[in-house]
Amino acid sequence: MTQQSKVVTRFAPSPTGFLHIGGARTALFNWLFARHHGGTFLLRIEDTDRTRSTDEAVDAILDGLSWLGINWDGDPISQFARADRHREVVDQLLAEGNAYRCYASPDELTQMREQARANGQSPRYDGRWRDRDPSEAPQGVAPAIRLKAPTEGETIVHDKVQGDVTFANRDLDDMVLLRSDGTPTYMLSVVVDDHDMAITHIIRGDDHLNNAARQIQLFNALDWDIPIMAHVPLIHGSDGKKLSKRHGDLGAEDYRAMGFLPEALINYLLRLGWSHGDDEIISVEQATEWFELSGLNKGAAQLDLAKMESINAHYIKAKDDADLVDWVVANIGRDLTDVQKTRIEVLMPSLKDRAKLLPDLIESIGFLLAERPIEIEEKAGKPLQKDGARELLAALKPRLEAMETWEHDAFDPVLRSFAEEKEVGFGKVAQPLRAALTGTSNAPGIYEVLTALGKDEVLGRIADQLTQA
RNA sequence: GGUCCCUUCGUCUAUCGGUUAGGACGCAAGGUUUUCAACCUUGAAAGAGGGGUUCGAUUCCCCUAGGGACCGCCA
Repeated sequence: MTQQSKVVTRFAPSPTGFLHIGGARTALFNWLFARHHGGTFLLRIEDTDRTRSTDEAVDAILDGLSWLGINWDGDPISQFARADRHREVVDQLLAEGNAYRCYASPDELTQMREQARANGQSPRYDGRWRDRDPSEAPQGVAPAIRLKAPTEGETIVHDKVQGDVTFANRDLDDMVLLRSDGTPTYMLSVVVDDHDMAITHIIRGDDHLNNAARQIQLFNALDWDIPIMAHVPLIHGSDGKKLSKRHGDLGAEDYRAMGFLPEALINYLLRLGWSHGDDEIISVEQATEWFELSGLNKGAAQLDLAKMESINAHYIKAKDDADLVDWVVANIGRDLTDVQKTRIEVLMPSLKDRAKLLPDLIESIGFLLAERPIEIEEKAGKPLQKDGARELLAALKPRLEAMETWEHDAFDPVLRSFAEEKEVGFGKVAQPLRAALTGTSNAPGIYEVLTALGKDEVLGRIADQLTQA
């Protein structure tokens, strides 16, 4: 590539499913790198496998990226739509003698592989049609086109993450460029597209590291500039093994459904395999400013849900109350009255303080929406069973009733003086009150509860407990 | 089987030859407290093993072990 050319990166998923967590991270790195350098981030849908590619998958991937805030430049490019261009390149290769027709049958090929394996060699095509005269071609057999790759010397992948990785050319066989039905293979398409799209930096999973060598051979055969490559280690599951469904290999949509905020997922994914000193909480703005390939790690990283949740908790705390209230209203699964919505708003500052995942928000307002008389959980109701607890509540009720301003800061003096007067600890008053009002052991502070429920509801819930005694 | 890659606390990581090997999550203890949390303090916790190179190795090299990727007319 030219020294001064603008950075162009790409994310190239095959649309056979959702946006995997690993794909999301690859996309993130490409996006961040392009943005950092003021370059362009392109999307290419590798849909050449017609039987496995679906429009639904394309939508799922695009939606996933959008949700994460990873925006691409221009329209996504369909690789399949470029098949003619790919074939054109093969014609050129053929004309220049850098590719040849191979008439080996599938049976022949499998036999060849088995043979090589039995001999303790790498299963590879032996190049039997490489130098044969075209006149020897069997009748009525459509040939595949293979690259006439160098057989001697070595191919070096100058990788920004892995360093220089050397492959002996004799270990690399002549790959198929065009299938016998005339369709281009992935190896061909990637190289042609990356060149045509003027990609300057290829950042992808290191499962492609081996492919990189072959692709470089193709770039060389075409006399094209080789993009700078960075092969990022794959993510491993929480069990240390290859990423699996059971251990975290979910789609962006799944994490969204679990209650993760996109900014939290981005932050987590960024730190998984990349670092900037001791920084843990990193905004997208900072990430864009800081992202360099040199910060990438060489080893594979394991997914850790607990850490992911902890980061999510951080971002929930940082989120606007109004946004969170909107989320609750949209996801609670029932219609809310205006009064209820107001109460949720009042409570939100303390609710978000203790939430790890978005649904925690809903769980912790159960008491708020409960109908009188509310159900008291056994464990949470204990303070009410204690001697004198109900009497205290009964005595407290008129004090609350007499309050003129019903707001957060007004409760403390009332409750404190009441406790002092009765010569009991503050807890003796607050605990049964909490039990009567919430019926659960997982609820915000007592002042928040009082404020959120409102005077009438509070007095009513206290009354319910008194009559039950 | 062949080729290639990787290896610091349980996990994510810092360190770019000289550090009491640091931070974060999680864990434990304590504090705060009206519950659960949150929050604060403290603690336990690591250089896979073996050889070199060097005055000095977590850091550089080699071997071993363990993990992983790829080996299709899939992508």
